[in-house]
Amino acid sequence: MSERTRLGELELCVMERLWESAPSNAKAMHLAIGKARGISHNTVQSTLERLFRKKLLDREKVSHAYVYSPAVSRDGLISRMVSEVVETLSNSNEGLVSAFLDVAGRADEKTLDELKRVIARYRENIVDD
Amino acid sequence: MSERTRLGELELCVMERLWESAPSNAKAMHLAIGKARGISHNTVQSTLERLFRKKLLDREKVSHAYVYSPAVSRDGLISRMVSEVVETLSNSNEGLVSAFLDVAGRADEKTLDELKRVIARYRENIVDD
DNA sequence: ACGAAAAGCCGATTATCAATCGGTGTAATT
DNA sequence: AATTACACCGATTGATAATCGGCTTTTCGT
Repeated sequence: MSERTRLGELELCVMERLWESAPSNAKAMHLAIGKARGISHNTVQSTLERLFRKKLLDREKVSHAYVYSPAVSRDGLISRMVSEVVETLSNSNEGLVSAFLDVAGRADEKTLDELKRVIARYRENIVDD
Repeated sequence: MSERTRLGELELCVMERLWESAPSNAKAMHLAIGKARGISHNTVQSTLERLFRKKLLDREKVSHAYVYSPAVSRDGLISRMVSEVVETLSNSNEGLVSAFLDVAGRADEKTLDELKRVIARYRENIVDD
């Protein structure tokens, strides 16, 4: 428990790319994001490896090359990391509510619209006023 | 922008203590949490210093000793860190809503109760169904 | 089947940051 | 003035991300 999910800048970039277009392999990832950064194939490779060890990526051997796919969705990762923050800093989940309001309070119109829908749906289940 | 707020284990412990009983100084903090850990006064001192540089603590010189107080509330810090996660992983704030639901879905009764209240309050402002 | 190319794997290096503490200088207290 | 209590500087250790070279292994074209 309480394993902190920490992501570096390149790791995050790799995840982003794979959420957009998975599956992919080291070569393609290097072409897509490594070339522009001037980093080697190997760097991309070991980043994929690290993400796999962290269980954020799945992989499958095709011929002798690994093909990677996200093991968690973007929203899943956000949820996980938000949970970790809340659980680390708050004994109960009290803090979540205030955090939510705070963040939501600065949200844009689009988010507020989405929020309305979510709250409406939520009401049907747990709010019985 | 995008300054990641990262807290180590001892740093978090110090924050917790100060949220419970502020203000305090290095000596008292060492007594309260350092002695039990077998760490030196200096270690506590530099942790306070680091937290001050991160603007998570305020301090004031009383005689020649600093007296520290939280510069952010617990909920404020949670909000900040949740925001950072969401902003880092999500272009818009879409992810927040799903993260919220996900975490809330695993919340205990007490949190759900609080949630009902919050949502009810929120509805008055932005939900117009 | 053989050699080149492609890819994984191992290890080394650098950078950042938290944790840790010693030593030194300065300021307060008696 | 001597003692004590700090703060401040710098050094070390440990963890983790980023980086890459080089060796090994697998595949594939001819």
